Amino acid sequence: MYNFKEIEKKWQEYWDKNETFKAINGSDKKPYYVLVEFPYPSGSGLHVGHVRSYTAHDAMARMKRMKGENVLFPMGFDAFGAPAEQYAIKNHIHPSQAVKENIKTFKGQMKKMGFSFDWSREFSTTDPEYYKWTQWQFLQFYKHGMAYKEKMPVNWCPNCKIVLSNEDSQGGVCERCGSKVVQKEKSQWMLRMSNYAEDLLKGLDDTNFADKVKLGQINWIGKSSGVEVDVDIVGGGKFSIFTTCIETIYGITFFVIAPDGKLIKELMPRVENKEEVNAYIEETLLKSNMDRTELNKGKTGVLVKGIKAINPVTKEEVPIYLGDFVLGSYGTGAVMAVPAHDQRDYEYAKAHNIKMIKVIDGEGIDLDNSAYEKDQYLKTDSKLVNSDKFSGLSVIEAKEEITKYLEEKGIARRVNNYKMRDWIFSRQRFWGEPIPMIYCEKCGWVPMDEKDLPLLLPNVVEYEPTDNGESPLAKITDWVNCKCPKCGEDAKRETDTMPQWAGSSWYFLRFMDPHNDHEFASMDAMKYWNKVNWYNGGMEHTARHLLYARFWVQMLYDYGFVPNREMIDTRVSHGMILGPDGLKMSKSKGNVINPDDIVNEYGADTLRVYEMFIGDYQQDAAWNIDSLKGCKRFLDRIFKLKENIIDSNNYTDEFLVNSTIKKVENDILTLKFNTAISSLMIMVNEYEKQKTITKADYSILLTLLNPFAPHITEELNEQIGNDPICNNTWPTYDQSKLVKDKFEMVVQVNGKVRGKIEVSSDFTNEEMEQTALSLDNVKKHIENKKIVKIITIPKKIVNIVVK
RNA sequence: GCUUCUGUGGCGGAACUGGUAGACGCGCACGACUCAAAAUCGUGUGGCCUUUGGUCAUAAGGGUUCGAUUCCCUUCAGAAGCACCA
Repeated sequence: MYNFKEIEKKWQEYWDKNETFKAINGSDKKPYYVLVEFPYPSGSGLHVGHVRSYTAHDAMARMKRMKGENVLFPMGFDAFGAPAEQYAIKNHIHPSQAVKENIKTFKGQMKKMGFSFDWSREFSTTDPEYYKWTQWQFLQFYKHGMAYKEKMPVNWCPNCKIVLSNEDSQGGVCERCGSKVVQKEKSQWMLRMSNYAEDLLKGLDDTNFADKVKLGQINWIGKSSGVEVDVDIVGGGKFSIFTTCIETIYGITFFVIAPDGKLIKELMPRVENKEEVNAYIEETLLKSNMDRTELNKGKTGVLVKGIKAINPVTKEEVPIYLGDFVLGSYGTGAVMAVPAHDQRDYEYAKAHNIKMIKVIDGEGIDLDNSAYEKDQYLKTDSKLVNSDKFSGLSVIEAKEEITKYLEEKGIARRVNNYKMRDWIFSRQRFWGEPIPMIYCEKCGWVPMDEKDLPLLLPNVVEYEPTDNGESPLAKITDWVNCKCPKCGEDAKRETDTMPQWAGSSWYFLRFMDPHNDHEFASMDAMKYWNKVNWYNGGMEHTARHLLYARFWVQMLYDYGFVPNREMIDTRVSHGMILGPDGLKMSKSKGNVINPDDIVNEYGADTLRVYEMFIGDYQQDAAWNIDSLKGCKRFLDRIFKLKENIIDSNNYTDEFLVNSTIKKVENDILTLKFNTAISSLMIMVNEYEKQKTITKADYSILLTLLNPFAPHITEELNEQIGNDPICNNTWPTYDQSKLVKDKFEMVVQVNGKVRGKIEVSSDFTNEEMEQTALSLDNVKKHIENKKIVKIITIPKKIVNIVVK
């Protein structure tokens, strides 16, 4: 119908030439920062899912600009990481080359979509000018004691000889070769994220994240409050356990300690069955996390012979077991086991023939089949039994009294534990930011001098990982060998690189001041933009990326480098675009839709409108080509509507115009793009029915549609002789025009609709009731019945209740 | 197992703080234009019935209410995240 190719190209060039979307630091206009997660520039190009979230926020950015705000809507690329590395290994192309090409493709596709990004701020996390500051920030963290190196069990593929992330070892199988993944100890850089658990929890109050996003973060942090109790070992020594159910302490019949924890190593000299115990430890370490959690829920373990612990309250001697359900990395790595009141302990006790002691009495106890657990006994007013002087107390009272008692004895303290661990910050890969640390035999780990940054990635020729799992960087000796910055002696560089999450943890700050070469972003610039007002990304990133980014910012804040403790205000997430078959798009399923094909055949505006109209933005939606054609038809009809224009500056329908302005504006700000489009369709339907449309009507229609379909609207707007929409202001609606002088009154009898009639908006309740009662069909339904009462909602409804 | 979300015509989805269920779009049917088709335009479109009306319908069942897609309880189904976290 219309030549979208020509029109779209024309306006894209116009915007480029006029720098229409440039955000100005320090402008007097109100700053507004809209951010959509920058993509990983994969070889397969832009995905229709990208188009959805970019269009949505492009619409928001365009409207905000028209409303006179200084909008920062930036775009960049997160290009470090495994896929580029894999690609390099396969094709023997340096990842920097592949990344360069992929970015070019992505950028070209984005431009063809007409997104109003401020391209003058573009960067990639792989740019030395950018990762210089990622490294610099790491050094600040190190200097504040937040980075440390420690031996950690990691996922290890014995075949590929490579360390895998949890994501790459799903199902306990190596993603690359399919071998079974095992646990291996490796020395890793760590960031003390657990120190910030409480701050990250509290900080949520200063944000406007969507509830489900906040919840995701809260769950991930996983705070639990309990008591840490010291336990004496028969014959000397002691260890601690963590519990949230101190009220059951009199019911302890054994302790379980983690096979991968430190405690068993300390106890080892006194263990009588060393062989058996060592064998079990080996076995546990060989199992991947997967085995330990999903496949093997059976309660395996061995008795540690020769060592007994003393129940801190009853002084009874109880056995110690090793069990892999106890994790070395959580709490103290040791638990008290109360089989009568904890299902997991119960199963373990059954499997190993350990006795149980009931210490809480209540209804419906059935210890032959299951434990009487916390969630059951807390609901009822169960009382303690077999608990010495605490017997007879309620569970709530006992919790407090026992804690106090143990505190006074000096053998317990109240503690909070968090599921969230410290962040494993090193990867044995070469396509990442080099960690700017140097190891010197004499001085230990020494940070690089800040003035020597960036530490550039050397030109790697051999991409394959080394046999011992070190990064390929380790093989580049002239890069590895260096002088110790402290003593000047020979030293070696760290060859691990940072994880992919590093660069994305602060990129939103760099967008505020992207070309700064003496700091990562100036305080002035950050104070001007203040916060990211809107941040959009996938739900899959709410736990990790968002938490890492907040942690990173909170550290920077504590060292005085950023103005706010939370730099992201509102976080929203989009639903996925699924394939036409309703399944997640993937090459293997062959259900991938390439946005380029759609743009070529239907134009960018149609694709944009379609993806906004497809359904609730925050919900998943399946691709439907027919529905897309409907959107094309909609744009064609608007194009055709131009033939009906009559030269007038008046609106034919004030109510329609004003209510649509209000609707579109509110809907964009609340992410209800689908209903914004539908209200515009209603408008078009109306004007088509009227056979004529005034120039004023048409101009408003084009302006309101512009955020969604910027090219065709600019073109038509120009053709009718107006100034470009992007230079205009967003229309304001007149509240007084939203009041109608008539409304359709609905009359119900006993809640069922029995009549509708158009009446004046000025009607009083009495007038409404009288009118209602006069309707024939209503009379029929109240005949011979007694009117009990009449409920009248002004300007809406009258409900007559009869008996 | 835990947490969260979702469940509305043939389909995608509307319905503001409880107030006309099915907006808008797709599909379908019929009609116009055409030699014909496509495109376009017009009309209709939840089921059933005795069809200017009635009745049943928002996963199923119950409750609160004059009135429930919306609030509460129970059950079922699907999705996502976490997963032996003491």
